[in-house]
Amino acid sequence: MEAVAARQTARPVSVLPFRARSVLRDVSRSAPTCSTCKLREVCLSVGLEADAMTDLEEVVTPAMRVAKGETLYRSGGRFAGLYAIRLGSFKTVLLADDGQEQVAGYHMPGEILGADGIGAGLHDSEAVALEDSEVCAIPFDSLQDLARDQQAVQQNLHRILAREIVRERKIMMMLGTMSAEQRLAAFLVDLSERYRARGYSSSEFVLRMTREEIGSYLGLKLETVSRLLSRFQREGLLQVQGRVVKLLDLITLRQLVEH
Amino acid sequence: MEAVAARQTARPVSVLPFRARSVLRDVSRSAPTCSTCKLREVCLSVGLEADAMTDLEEVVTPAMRVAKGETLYRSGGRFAGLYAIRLGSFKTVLLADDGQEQVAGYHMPGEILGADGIGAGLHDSEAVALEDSEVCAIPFDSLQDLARDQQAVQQNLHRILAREIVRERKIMMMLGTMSAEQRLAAFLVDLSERYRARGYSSSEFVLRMTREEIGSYLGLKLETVSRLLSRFQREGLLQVQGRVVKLLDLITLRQLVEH
DNA sequence: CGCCGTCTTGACGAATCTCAAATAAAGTGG
DNA sequence: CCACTTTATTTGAGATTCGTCAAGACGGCG
Repeated sequence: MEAVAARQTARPVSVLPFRARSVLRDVSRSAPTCSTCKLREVCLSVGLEADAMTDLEEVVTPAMRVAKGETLYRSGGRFAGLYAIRLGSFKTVLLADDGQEQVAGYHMPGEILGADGIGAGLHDSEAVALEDSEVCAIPFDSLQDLARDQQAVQQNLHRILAREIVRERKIMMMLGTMSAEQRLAAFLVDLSERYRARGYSSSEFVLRMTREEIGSYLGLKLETVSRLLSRFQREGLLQVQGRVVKLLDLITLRQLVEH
Repeated sequence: MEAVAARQTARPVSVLPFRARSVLRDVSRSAPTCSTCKLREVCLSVGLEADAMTDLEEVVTPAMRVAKGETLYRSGGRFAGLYAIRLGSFKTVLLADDGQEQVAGYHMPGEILGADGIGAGLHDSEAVALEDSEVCAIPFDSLQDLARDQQAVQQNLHRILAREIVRERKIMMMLGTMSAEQRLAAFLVDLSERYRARGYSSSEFVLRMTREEIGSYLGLKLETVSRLLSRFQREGLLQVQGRVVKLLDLITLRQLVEH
């Protein structure tokens, strides 16, 4: 529901950043480029020498704002390039022919979106901002050129694509083998670790998505998600207050995931 | 069960093809190289100019046999390169920490295996031959070098990685949103289309895997798979005789998948 | 303050799993 | 090639998990 509503009201941003950047507010003054970006240890720019970094900066557009609910690209839309999240968070959503939707992932700063379009030249998912966010856009043609010049860029690109493959496999495993309880625990532990890796609290954070969206990602109904959160709370594993969660017993949560 | 047994008895081939090829029988005499390979329209070599093709041939090892039940690489094993399937079929299997297994895919001639290792330098899945098969091995370092020289190779490599991402998303969608009936129908339709794309019958083929393996791939128990096959047969959608299936009503099967 | 989207909780039902047993098929050693 | 063993498949009955439907509470926003 929420997703559908967002899609209808959101102004389509789509591939525009590459051609008509004015649609998005350019915040380059307040947005340093790759070499000074706080995320350079996570992003496409990991481990680049100074010269490669300079080349990369010429290719990457400055940071652009994406308002909550806006889409970065749509399913079926032309693929132009990748997006690096600088700030905020996104969900990626798969759309089946019959209109069925499924959340394919939740994405945080430093992560790269849009790789699904490389194969066919069209995106097969859409990316929607879950809060006001900022991204850098990376035209893929230029990136490929750069990857041929700079081995380090090539490696980073390959790593990013391969990591996405591995990430999705973990989800497949979750959907294919885990109970509802395990899936929710895995989801919370995963968020916790990703927040920690970014220097945020690993035990207390805000869920940027609805129960329905969590359910969509986990292959569950929103009522099931809600019931499980209540139960985890009753069992002392966590505290929930709307979208604010406080993980009280990460050890047990982790054990739940194991078997 | 079956998978476990196979893993215990199979001779580990692992990354050996790159260093000690003698472990696998070299069948290069009977195995032509890329330019004359029947699969050059599907494989890494699509659309290459003559010179790029020659370069690629120098990098790719000649075809090697993999006996039924043998593994091409293991979870946690060192990543050395990609494998192109020339003949036969493979399953890829994910292994969780607690020993849980899940089949991540079934693979046919022309498909490329092993990309999951690029990110971490270690494979996160294993590939097992479902019948006597033949693969070409492609050392990844050389491939990366070649991709920097030859834009067409670079594009093919990116396409392969991106296609794997899209393939896995389809599976996520299947596991997350479909009923058991729909999953099995989707599985059969998918096999059918892939056989057709390779010039084989799209309506009659042999399942190379057990019911349990099918169930593992679909997130179902083997009994459920068996029951559904029986039901589809009762309803006239197909005929099953052990592992031989004959699809009688692809139209209805496709409709089942839709909703 | 009141509305609308979101969340919680309960009761019930359906889909799928579990356990069990019988049958069929495949592999093995003589 | 046969007899024997093992593995794979089918089918049934009952249990369990999760989904469905429904009602009410909560909470943010105009």
